[in-house]
Amino acid sequence: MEKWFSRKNRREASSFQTNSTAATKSITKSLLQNPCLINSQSRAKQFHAQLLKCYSFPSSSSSILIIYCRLRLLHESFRAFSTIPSPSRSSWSSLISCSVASGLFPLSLSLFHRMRAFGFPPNRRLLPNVLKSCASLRNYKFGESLHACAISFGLDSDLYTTNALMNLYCKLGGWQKELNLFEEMPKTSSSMDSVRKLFHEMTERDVVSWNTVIGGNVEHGLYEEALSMVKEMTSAGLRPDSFTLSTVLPIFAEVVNAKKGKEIHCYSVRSGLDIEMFMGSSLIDMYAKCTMVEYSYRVMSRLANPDAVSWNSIIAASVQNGRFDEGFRFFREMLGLKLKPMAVTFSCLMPACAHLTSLHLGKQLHGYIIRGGFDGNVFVESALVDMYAKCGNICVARRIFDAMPSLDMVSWTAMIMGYALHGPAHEALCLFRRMEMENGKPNYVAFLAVLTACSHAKLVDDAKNFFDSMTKDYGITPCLEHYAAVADALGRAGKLEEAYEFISKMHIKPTAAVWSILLGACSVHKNAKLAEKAAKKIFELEPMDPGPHLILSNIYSAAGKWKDAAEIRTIMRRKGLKKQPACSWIEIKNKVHGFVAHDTSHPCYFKIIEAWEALKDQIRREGYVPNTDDVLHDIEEEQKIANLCGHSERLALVFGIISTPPGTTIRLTKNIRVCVDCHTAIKFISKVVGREIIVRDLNRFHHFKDNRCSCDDFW
DNA sequence: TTAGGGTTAG
Repeated sequence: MEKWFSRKNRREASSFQTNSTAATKSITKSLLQNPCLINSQSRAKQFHAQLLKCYSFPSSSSSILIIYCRLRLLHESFRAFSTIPSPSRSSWSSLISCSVASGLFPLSLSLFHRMRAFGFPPNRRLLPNVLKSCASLRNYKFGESLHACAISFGLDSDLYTTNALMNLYCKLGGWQKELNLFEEMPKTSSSMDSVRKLFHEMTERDVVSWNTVIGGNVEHGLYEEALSMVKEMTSAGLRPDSFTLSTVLPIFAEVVNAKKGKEIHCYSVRSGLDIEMFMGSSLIDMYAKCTMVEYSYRVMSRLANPDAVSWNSIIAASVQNGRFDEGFRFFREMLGLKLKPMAVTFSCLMPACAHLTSLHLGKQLHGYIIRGGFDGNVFVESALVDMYAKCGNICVARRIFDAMPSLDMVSWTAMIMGYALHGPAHEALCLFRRMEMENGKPNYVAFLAVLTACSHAKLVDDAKNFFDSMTKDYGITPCLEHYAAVADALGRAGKLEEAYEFISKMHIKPTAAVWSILLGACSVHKNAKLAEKAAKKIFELEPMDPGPHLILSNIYSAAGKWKDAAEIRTIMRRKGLKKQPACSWIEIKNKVHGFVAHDTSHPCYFKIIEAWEALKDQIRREGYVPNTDDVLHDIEEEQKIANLCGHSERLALVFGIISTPPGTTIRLTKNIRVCVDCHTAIKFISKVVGREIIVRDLNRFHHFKDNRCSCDDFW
């Protein structure tokens, strides 16, 4: 019988379709010799029951243990293991491998200790597994002791063990780097030296050995070395596989080199590796990081069965490239395929809500997050903090931040930037100092956040101190944005000459955006002379931008220099420059309503005008005097402002007031800065309608309440 | 024994 099914049909045998005890015994005996035939949980359990019927259990328990371990049924494996009176090294080894495969790394290490206490030496099958646990747990000390153990048992020349040792050193190098928060690690860190030494001493190397060292180099930022190793590997007669390619593709994503990335893509097509799942998501990510998201979409469309990572990659690719609608479309498609979203899915998608200022969408995703139990994930929670802050709900952002079990640099920065945008600068500064104490070395984004807070609050001395500390204490070279924030602080504080000096002495060439900060400050502080100097620099760098032309023209008008203002307008006409339309939007009953300046297309336009007329009378009685300084050049527009409510933020605001119940907080967004007159008008409106009004503009949030604004000294 | 996707800014 045994010979019969071995020869004829092994699969049939594993279904136990016989009632004969003798036959059952025979089949069972053969299955014990071929445990790979039992390939499902139910089959394993069925077999286990047969085994108990036919044999005295202890003698066969090692075999069922192997079957359960192979199927990664940890609970059943432990039960089987506990019935073995004297487990062999092989039984220990199976259980340890099963724990590692199940991701229970601490358990695997404790089992290894217990096995060693019984006097069993490690073998070439076991050690790579234990080394993997060490790498995952970042247990450097134990990893080193395992290396010594490998040497003492003569396993240091074993290919699998050496590959695992190299992997351990590659991973632990990164961890040591994290520990040395205040010290810059040398480019070729000691961990990579150990890896190189091991690699060079190897008598036999396989593709895994090469891939491991290439991956280590990539992890340590040694991109040139990684790429030259790929060439060396080919010269040594080994063909790069999908592991090699998906290891090096992130290099081209990082350095934004789509040309080289495409070469890898072509190679993968020629080698038939492009259909591999890991390759697909690496390619999607590489193209997205190189801002070639259309290629990401093409790669995705060619994947036969995209897995969860592919979906997350394409969602991330869309959101990172500002394709928010596509991001949500892929998310819905993913849900439609009954694929469960993961923590990564939400941390990819949440920034779309923040960018769209869509509190409604953000809250919906927050609901998913809570139901899915992802609210303990630091990436997801940081994205939530950022979303609530960007959507105008700084209090909820803070509540989530305070409840976070662990904080990383990004969570601190998101919260600090939230305060920087909303106004309470002292909160931002306070958090930054707490972060320095609790989290260690701030990065350049964290400095940008705290400098933004200083600039909005005109804290010139603090801005200068943080700026100096960045280089002096943390060795971070300031970039354009840091300079811009300090220049902004000086400009807002009216220290225009100092701002000009500061920009002129920058160690990198100031861009038009930096000079525009000074021009904006000159406009506020009515300094036409310096404005001319700043505008000249801008016109050299970006001659076709209408914005600076308009600002300079307005500065001239305000100073009574009508001839100069007219000349600028003539230049604009000659260059064909037109004012970019301002746009504001507001979310009412889960629908976004957009308004451009002088927009008459909204179905409620006449209701809006009627309501504005009534409001205008009320705020005038409260003391509002229209200020049209910034539109003197445009008579037609001035008339519109006087007679209607031409500015987009006013249209959106009045629509919000007439569409929501009294007392409701109104949140709206504008694509450029709120104009001076609207800012004043909204303050009065907040009082007469008794509402809190939150306006997000290009630079920051404005909280209006009872005729006051959070940035009252802003202008 | 090796590989892919994530949050802050721009």
